[in-house]
Amino acid sequence: MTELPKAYDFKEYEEGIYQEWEQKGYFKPTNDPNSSGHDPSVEPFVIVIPPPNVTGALHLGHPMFVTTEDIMVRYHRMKGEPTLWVPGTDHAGTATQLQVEKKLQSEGTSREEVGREAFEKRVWEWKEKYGGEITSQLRRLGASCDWSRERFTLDDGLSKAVREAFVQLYEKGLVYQGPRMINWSPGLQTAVSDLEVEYSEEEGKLYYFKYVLADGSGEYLPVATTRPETIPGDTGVAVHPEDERYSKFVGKEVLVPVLGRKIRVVADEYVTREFGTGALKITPGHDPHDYEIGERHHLELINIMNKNATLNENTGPYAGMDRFKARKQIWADMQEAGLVLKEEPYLMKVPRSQRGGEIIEPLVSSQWFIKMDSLAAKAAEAVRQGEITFVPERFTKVFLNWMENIQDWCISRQLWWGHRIPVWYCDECHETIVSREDPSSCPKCGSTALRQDPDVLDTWFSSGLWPFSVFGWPENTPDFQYFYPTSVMETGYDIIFFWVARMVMDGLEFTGKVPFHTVYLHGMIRDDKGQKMSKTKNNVIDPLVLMDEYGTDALRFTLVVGSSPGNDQNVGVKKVEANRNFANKVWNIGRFVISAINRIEEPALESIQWTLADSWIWARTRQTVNAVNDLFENYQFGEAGRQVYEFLWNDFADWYLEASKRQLAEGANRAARTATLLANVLDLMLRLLHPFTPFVTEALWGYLKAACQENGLVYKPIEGWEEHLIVGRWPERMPHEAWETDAIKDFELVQEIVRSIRNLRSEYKIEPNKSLEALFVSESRADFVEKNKHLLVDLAGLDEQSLTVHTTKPETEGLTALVVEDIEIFLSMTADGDDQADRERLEKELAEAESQIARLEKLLASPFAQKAPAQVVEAEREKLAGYKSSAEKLRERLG
RNA sequence: GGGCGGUUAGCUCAGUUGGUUAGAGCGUUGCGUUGACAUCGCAAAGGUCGUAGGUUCGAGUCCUAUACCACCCA
Repeated sequence: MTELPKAYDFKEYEEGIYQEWEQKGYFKPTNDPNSSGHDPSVEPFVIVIPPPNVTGALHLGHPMFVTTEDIMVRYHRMKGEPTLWVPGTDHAGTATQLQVEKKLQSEGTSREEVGREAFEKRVWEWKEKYGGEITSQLRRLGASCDWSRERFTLDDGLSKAVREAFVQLYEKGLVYQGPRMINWSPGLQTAVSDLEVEYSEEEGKLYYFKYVLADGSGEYLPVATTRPETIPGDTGVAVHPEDERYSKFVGKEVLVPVLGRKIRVVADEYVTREFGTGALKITPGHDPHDYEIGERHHLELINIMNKNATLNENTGPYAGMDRFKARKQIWADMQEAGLVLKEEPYLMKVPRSQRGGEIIEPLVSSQWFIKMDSLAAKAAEAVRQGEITFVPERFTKVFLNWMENIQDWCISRQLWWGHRIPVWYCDECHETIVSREDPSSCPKCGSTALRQDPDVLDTWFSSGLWPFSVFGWPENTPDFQYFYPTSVMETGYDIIFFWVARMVMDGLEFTGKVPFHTVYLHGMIRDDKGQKMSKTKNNVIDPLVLMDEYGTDALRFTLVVGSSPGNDQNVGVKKVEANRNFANKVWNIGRFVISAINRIEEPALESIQWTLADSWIWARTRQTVNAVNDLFENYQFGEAGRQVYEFLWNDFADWYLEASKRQLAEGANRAARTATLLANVLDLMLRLLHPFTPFVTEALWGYLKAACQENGLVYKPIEGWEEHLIVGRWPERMPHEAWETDAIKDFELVQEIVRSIRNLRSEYKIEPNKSLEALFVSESRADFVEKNKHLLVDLAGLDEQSLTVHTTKPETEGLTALVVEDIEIFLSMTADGDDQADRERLEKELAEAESQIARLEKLLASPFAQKAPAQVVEAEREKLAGYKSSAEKLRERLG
C-alpha cells in the first residue's frame, strides 16, 4: 500500500527518474541500425538538437526549445516509432574565444602574449571544464536525448566533415578568396558576415562642407556626409546625371580638404538629388555603395583604416588617430580652413556588431567567400516544391525572400578558436593548396615551406553541416543511412538565415537531400512586460532558479502552454507558480485515485450499469484524447497541453472525483467499477500529459501502476502495463460513439442545476456544510432528476432524506424557487426568507430569459433558419425551448 | 521603402476548416479547513475582441483600408 504525501515534492523525484530513464536506455532509438535485426523499412523520428554554445549559460530560451523538442520526441517514442534526438554542443567561435580572452585578461595576459598554440590549449581546457555544464542542465530539463550520440562541432568527425565540405565547395568553384568589401569588427579584430551586423537608428549629424574646384576658380561643390573621418579616403564626388545644378562640375576636379589631393566629379544615377546637397562624396574603400560607384567610374580605392579602427598613413596628419577622434579633428581643421558650410542633426543608421555592439567598419579586405546563388536557388526550389514545410507557414515567405536576394557569404574569421581553413600557401612558388589532408609538401614545387591560412571558419559553417555531420558524414555510416534526413528541425526564428537556410543549402549540396521535412520555429522569450531580457534591464529570469523553486515540470509547462508557434512569449514567475500548482493538482488527483483503488475488495462485474457521471467523464476523456491527437499532428502543443489541463482540473477533479466519492462509498461492484474508471481515465491522461510534464507523470504513473497491480481487481491497460510511462503507449484516437452526445448533454444539465443551487447558496450566504431541503418539480424530467438525485445531493449540498421529486406542483409555500429549463427547484433557505429579494431575483432571471427568447426568436425568423446547417439551427431551437419553459415556470412562480 | 506579427477582462495571454451568450492564469471581491489537494474549494465582478468599411443567414476568426506597437529585410 502506497501512502503518498499531500504535496508533490519534485525534488524527491526529478533526478532519480531521469537517471532511471537513461540507465534503462529509453533515450536510445529502437531499431538501431548498428544492431542485427535492424529493419530499414521502419521510418524513424529524428531531431538533431540546435547545439547550445559549449560554454554558454542557460537562459529561458533553452528550456523553451528543449521542452518543445522533448514533447515531439516523447510523443513519437510513445507512438512506438524508433525515435532519436541527437544532443550536442557548438564550439561557438567568437563567444567562446571571448570568454577565454577575458579570463586571460584577468590573469594579466592576453592571447597574443600566450601565442596561438597555447591559447587553443587554454580554450580546450575551458571547454572541458565548463562544457559539461550546459549538457547537465539539459538533462535537468528532462531532455530525453541519446547521450551516447552526443557531438561537439569541433570533434574529429565533425572537423572532417567541415574539411570535406570546404574542399568540395572549392573544387566546384563555390569558394573563392577576396579582396572584397567586408564588415570589419575592430574590437574583435575580425571580419564578420552581413548577418552579424545590425543597423540601429541613432542621433548623428549631417556635415555640410565645400569640395573646392581644383581649377582655382574658387567655386565649390557643396557636399554632405555623416562620416567626415572618411574624407581622406575620398576619390571622387558624384552627382546625379540629370541634376542641372551640378552638371557643369561633372568631369572637373576638386580638392580633398586638408590633403589637397585632386579627385574627379562623376555623374551617377545612384545619387539621390533630394538628399543632402545632392552631391555625394565617394569613398570606395569604406562604403559598400561607394565601392560600386567607384568600380563603375574606375575611381581609385584608398584604404584609410588600420585594423584597430585608427586612421592609417594614407590620411596624412590623422595617421594613428582613432576614428571618432579623427571625425572631430578633421571637421575642426576644415572649419579652420573655411570649408565648412553647416551641420544639422540627422538620424543615421549605424552598423553595429551583433556581438558586443561596437560600430562595424566596412572596408576592403582579403577574405574567403562562398558563392551563394546556385546553392540558394536549389534550396529555394526545394521549399517551393514543398519538400520542406515551415511551421508556422508564414516563415516560408521569409525564407524564400532571403534566398532570392542572397549575398555571398564571408566565411573567414581572424580568430583562433574554430575550424582552421584547410588552405596552405607555398612560400616558394606561392601555390595555394586546398586539401582534405594536411599536405607535407607543395604538390607543384615540392617545397616543404608551407604555411596554413591562419584564419578559421565562421561558426555557422560547421553548424550548416550539423544534421548530417552528427551521423558521421562524409562516411556512409549506418546512422547516416537510417537517420538522415531528419524529421523536424525545431529552432528559433531568429536564426532562420544564420542556420536553417544554410542547413538546407548544405544538405542539398552535400547529400542531395533536404536535411529535414519540417521546420518548426518557436518565438522569443521576453519578460512579463514584453521586453527583451537583458542584464542591463535587470529583468533576466534564471531558469535554474525557477526549477529550484517550482520544479522542472512547472517550467516546461509554462514555456509551452499559453504560447503558439512562432510567436514571442512573455514569461513571468506567476505563470510558473500557477503551473507548479497544476503539477500538485495532478498529484492529488493521483492520490485520490490510488487510495480509491487500494480500498477495492471485489472485482467489478461487467454487467454493472454505468452512472451518468461515468458515461460523461468517459465521453469527455475520449473527446480529449482525440483533440490532443489532432493538435499534436498539427504541432499545436500549447493548445494540446491546455486541453489536458482543463480536462484534468475542470472536469475530472472538479466534477468526476466529487461524483465518484459516493460511488466508491457504495462499495462492492459499484466501487470497483468506479475505481476502474478512475484508473483508466487517469492512466490515459498521464500518458497525454507525459510529454509536457514528464517527471510528475512518470512518478505518479508508477504509483498508479503499482496500486493497480497490487490490487489486481481493477484497471489494466489494453496491452498491459509498460515498464515506465516514458515508453508507455500513446493513447490513440477513439471513434465517436452515439451515446457520448447524450451523456455530455445530460451531465451538463446536472452541472447547470448544481451551479444554480450553489449560486443561490452563495447569495444567501449558506454555510457550505449545511444541507438544504429540496423539492424538484418537472413533468418531463422527473425521472431524470430522480435517477441522478445523488449527484445533486452531493454536489449541491442537499438534504437527501427530505428531497422529493414531483411531476405536478405541490405546496411550496415558504420555499425559494429556482428554474433550470423546465425543472423547478424549491429550496428551504433561511427561516426568515426575504420574499421581496426572492421576487427580485426571479424577476431578473425572467427578464434575462425573455431577452434571450426575443433574441432567439428573431434569429430563427431570419434567413438563418433556412441558410444555416440544420444542426446549427436545431441547437438554437433547443435553446429557445429551454428558455421558454424557464420563462413559463418563472412567470407562474411570480404569479 | 518592402515584408511579417501583434492589438481580446485590471495584468499576461489562449482562441486553425466562420456557427451565433468569447476562455485561462494571475489579480480583485465575498464565503469556506465536507478525509485528493489552502500549491485548495465554492461563488462573483470584469471584455461593443484597436478603428472604419466589406463579404456572409452568421465575423474575434475571411477581405479592404487605417492607427498604434514590435520585429525582419533593404
